[in-house]
Amino acid sequence: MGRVSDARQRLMDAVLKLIWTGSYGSTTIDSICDQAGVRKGSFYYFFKSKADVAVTALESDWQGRRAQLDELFSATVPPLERIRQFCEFAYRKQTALKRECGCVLGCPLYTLGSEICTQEQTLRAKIQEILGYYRKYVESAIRDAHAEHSIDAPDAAEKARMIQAYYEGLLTQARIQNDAEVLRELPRGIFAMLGLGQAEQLAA
Amino acid sequence: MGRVSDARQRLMDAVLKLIWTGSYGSTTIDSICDQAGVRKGSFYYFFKSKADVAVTALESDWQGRRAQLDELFSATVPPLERIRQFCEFAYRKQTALKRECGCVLGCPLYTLGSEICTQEQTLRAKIQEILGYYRKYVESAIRDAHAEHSIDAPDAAEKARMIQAYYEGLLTQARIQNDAEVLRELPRGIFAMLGLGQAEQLAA
DNA sequence: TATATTGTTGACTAATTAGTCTAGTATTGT
DNA sequence: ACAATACTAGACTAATTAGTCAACAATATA
Repeated sequence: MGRVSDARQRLMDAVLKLIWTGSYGSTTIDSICDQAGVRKGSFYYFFKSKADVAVTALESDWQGRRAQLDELFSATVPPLERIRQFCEFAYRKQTALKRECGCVLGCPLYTLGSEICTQEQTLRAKIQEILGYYRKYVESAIRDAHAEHSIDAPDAAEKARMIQAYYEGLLTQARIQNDAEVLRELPRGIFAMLGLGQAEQLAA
Repeated sequence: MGRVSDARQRLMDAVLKLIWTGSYGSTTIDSICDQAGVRKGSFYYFFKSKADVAVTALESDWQGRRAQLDELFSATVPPLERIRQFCEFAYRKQTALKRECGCVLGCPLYTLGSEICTQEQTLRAKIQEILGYYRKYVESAIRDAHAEHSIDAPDAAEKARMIQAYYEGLLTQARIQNDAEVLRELPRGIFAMLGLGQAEQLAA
């Protein structure tokens, strides 16, 4: 019973957009309200702080992406192909962003995590949690690739950490340079880390 | 002639420290002044804004590090050994930071660049410039390694970009997790990207 | 339809922030 | 010594910010 509204969702969308296109520090509660078309009183009706809305929005956003990632990393897809498609997906996404809003924005989790990690512990914990989920997809793909002898990678967890670091580093590079073309080398770099040379990459 | 003071330098030290231990957004001009023990009037005597002091400080800090990097990447050191020492250096530095101030702080250029790149163009340009210098050291080491047939890397520039992305990504990971041990895998990851397997890495 | 409940509004306070300005102090070269 | 210069102090304004509150509006359900 009672009134219904999507203001809560609009505030969550707004905070993620502002953080991503700008930064956590440059995102004020007033700017979140403006972006969402919601008054401040309503903001504090739903959330108790900027950190609160950010954590909630990250979690909600992550839940909304799971299905897509489950599909991308489906066990029915050959393991190395999963990774290739993921690279392709990242490239397309950043290219689209550049076209639509003029900026390559990189990975919001990494950008935000790096900005606030010494100051906002609950946010940091949520970001680490979600980054961990992403890593799991890669780790399992590597394990499968190793099992079918496409690569030699007995320690899938370590390889997954390496690949994530490279992936996130390159996305950040793309953001700083505002250039999505940087991401073209993503599959080559990843497959090099997996011990596949140029020739083997072409064969795959 | 006239009065002399090191307030300008203290302000530059302060802004870098605050940005590194916190973030650009959380660093206010008042906090810079407090940290430096300088009044606001003096701040505006030397600098015209936060972005101004940050750019100046980055440039000055970079100049102060050149000699050290020239030594680390000296042509008299075997090329792959240069890279190994650089990894070692990064690990030591972050470990020391963790011990001294409780936090793994990662790379200030990447953290800051990622935070402000959509908002502060002069800062972004300076950061990109300095990141480019770092990349040159790696690129030249790779070229030398290729020349002496330690590795097969005809495109040294691309390999250097890959390595930098991985390096910076891993440092950011270490910052977010507040754990320097993450950096232990740095040499392994880099040498994997250079096409050296486990066995060849041990041999080198 | 009554009403409990959910959500909205905007004015309000208090704190923080960037940036200015004037009057001053210390020091160096002459 | 004495000026010209380099730097400092700190009070001030105006804008922005986070956060509160009480009165109000819409609606689902009994």
